[in-house]
Amino acid sequence: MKYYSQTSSGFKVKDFSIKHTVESAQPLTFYADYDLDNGLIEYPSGRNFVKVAAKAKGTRTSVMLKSSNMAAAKRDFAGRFGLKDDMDEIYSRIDTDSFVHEAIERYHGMRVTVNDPWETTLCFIISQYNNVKRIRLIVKNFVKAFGTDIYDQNGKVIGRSFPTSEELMGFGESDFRKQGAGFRAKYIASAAEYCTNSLDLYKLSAKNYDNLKEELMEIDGVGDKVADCIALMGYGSMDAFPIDVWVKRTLERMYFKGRKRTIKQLHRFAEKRWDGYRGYAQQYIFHTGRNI
DNA sequence: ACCCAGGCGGGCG
DNA sequence: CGCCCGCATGGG
Repeated sequence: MKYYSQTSSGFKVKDFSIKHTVESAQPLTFYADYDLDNGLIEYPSGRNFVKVAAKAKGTRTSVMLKSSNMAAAKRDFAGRFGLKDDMDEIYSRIDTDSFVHEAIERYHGMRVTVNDPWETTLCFIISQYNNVKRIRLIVKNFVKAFGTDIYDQNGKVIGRSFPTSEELMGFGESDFRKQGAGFRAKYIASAAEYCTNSLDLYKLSAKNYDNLKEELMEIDGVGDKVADCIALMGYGSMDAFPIDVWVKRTLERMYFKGRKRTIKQLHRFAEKRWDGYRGYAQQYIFHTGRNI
């Protein structure tokens, strides 16, 4: 085992709020082991572990990273938190009405995160018919039970990896139930096998949204909504517009006078209205809807 | 106690 | 295609 010493590196980002981003419940991987009030977050990235200390100053955030592999940590952080996204452009494109406008002001700097595809798949299989608090708890349990330790240069444990699909194949449905997965345990067992032996998630691309979604829906436990979540938060496909109970309710309330609409009708509505950056629109709607 | 949560698969008409 | 059901579990 080769150990690397941890180094630190700092930088500033415009129009970036790590607080809104993490609180918006999209990187479910931040399994509650963070201290957001003090801007402290830490998470595994493969076999690397990234510690983040962030300070907000107006619409700017200064970020300090600490990791054993700084190059990988910077790459991962920038990728995960959508730091390349042109927020001026995005805001101007999704700012179609007063509701979205206020959401943008309220959660200024919230990014759409792009996480590891398998990690996203597992998190959102767990998310179905569940609430955010419990999802994070179950994900945390999975990391603790099925992940592996990550060490610093002195052999001291600094964190734990997110379990790969292959690693999960060493366990079964009953093990997943013990970690709180409930009826989703059978989906997880099936998905772990499928994503290890039949579908290489790392060869899929966000370029063709329809094809990506079709492939993802072949996974047991992944339907229309979860596939959209994976497409958006695992691949960064801005064509995806996941409609969960919150988004559905909020759209009906804000755009249809509270009248019920089908998921299909809402998809059609969003497709035209926020074409190009649907994923971003969805995240602002979701986060606002949960906090009205 | 009752209701709900970032839904899905399966069965039915 | 649409509709309806069961599903595990913990928190409000």
